[in-house]
Amino acid sequence: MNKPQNHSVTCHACSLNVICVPQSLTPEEIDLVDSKVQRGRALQRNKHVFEDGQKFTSLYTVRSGAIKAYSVDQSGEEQVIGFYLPGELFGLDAIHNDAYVCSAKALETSAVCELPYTQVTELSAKIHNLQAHMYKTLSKEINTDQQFHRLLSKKTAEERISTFLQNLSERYQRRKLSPTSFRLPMSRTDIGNYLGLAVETVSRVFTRLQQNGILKVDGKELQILDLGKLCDIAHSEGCEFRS
Amino acid sequence: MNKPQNHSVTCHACSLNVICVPQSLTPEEIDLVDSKVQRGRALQRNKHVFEDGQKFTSLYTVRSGAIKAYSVDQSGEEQVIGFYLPGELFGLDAIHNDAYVCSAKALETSAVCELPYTQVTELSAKIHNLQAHMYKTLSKEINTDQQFHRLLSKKTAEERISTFLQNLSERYQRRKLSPTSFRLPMSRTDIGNYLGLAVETVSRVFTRLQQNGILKVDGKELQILDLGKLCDIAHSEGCEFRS
DNA sequence: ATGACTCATTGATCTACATCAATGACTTGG
DNA sequence: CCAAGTCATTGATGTAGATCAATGAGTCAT
Repeated sequence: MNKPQNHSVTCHACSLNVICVPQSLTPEEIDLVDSKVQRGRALQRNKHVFEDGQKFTSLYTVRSGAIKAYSVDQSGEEQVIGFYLPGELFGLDAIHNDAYVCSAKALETSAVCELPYTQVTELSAKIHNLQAHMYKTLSKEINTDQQFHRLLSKKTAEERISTFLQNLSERYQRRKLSPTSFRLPMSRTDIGNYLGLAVETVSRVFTRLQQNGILKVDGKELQILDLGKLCDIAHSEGCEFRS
Repeated sequence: MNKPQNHSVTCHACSLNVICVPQSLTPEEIDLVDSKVQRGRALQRNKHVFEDGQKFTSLYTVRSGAIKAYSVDQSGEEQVIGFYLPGELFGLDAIHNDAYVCSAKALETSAVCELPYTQVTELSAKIHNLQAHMYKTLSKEINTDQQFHRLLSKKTAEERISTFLQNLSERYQRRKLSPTSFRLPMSRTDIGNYLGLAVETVSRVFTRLQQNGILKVDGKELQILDLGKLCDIAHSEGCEFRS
């Protein structure tokens, strides 16, 4: 639908290569993968990378911006499945199927790299490092989902939101961005939906964390003033607020 | 620790081969895999297949019985991650790590087959069907976890338990066992923990579903009297109880 | 068999968060 | 640049399910 635009940035030159797929590969292996990547598909806000039910063809990595994955059940209720930031791979949940099992849309102007899945399987049979990377990435995703299971089944609203923010902070840090000052690409509604909370609860927890001097929130602009405390709450270690 | 006991049942002869790993392989490919499988490690109730933190070496499939995966956080709180029945593969969440990230114990007398992970990677580079099977299995697990995300974040106690029982029913059916009459291998506490509910709630929902003529419960022995209604509740389609 | 478990059930009460409602701020497209 | 959205915040009220408590049933080692 969009023809691939060549921004003439190879994986070699890409600033994300230390956290994206190439992290596990040798320079020669990167060349092989590189030649199969459809690069730089640009997306306006709210445009879809793929939609639920569409034929599964490719995995994607985020080049810039932010992507939201979600699905809609029979009663029309949306469930936010996850958020993807630059360097992160998504579409993995569709591999077992002929069609995508969720939709992925841009939360802001974004660009994604497309990896045709047939190329992934062919290359990964040849390139041991790529197969190992794929297995690890898939496994890591399972592990993350399982930790999320605990979050949803045991944690309070305050703990969930703290965990969420701590996680975002870590992901920004991996990209050499400030871990304590960033812009939330998603709405409060999306956050609430993702964390199994009502929007109002998200709002209230934000103001409470602000009152306690842990955050500074201005719309989508966020500053973490006390990351230590935030982590304390996130892990719900007795939660005694000892500084 | 346990020396592999040869029950002289190869994958070829195993009654589970239609739902286990071999389902995707040709007879010759099965031979290759078969030669690497440590078979028939037997386990008493409450014995561990592996424990959290132990060095990761192998994936496992259930041969007989039932396995519970769980982890324990710093505060000692247990989180049940999943239940595995004969033919199902587990340990996948540890692939990305050097050590297992959760513990797996037998809920009743069980036996498991062990697949050393180095063999899995080596063979799957050679056997295209095996690689495809692994990718699909990992992807399917991610997808299942995401559906679970919706269960925990949106569904009521009644919906959660109905979904859980419907899912068990399907898994028994795949093994050619009765989908409407089976024994629950896990305790009410485990069910509650897994579904993010208190034990008492599980108990109450069971009796309510029984009063509505949907279930017949006698301890761990379960009969589903009205699978249609159970599925209706599980999917929470307006929940109008139209028969 | 018998005491000491753990497990399941049922009832009474409490609470964290949802829901309902209203308002102001921000965004956007015509 | 203005009208019509959407989004965020705050307050008031309601409720599903947690927690507390008590009892009986099943299991097991001796």
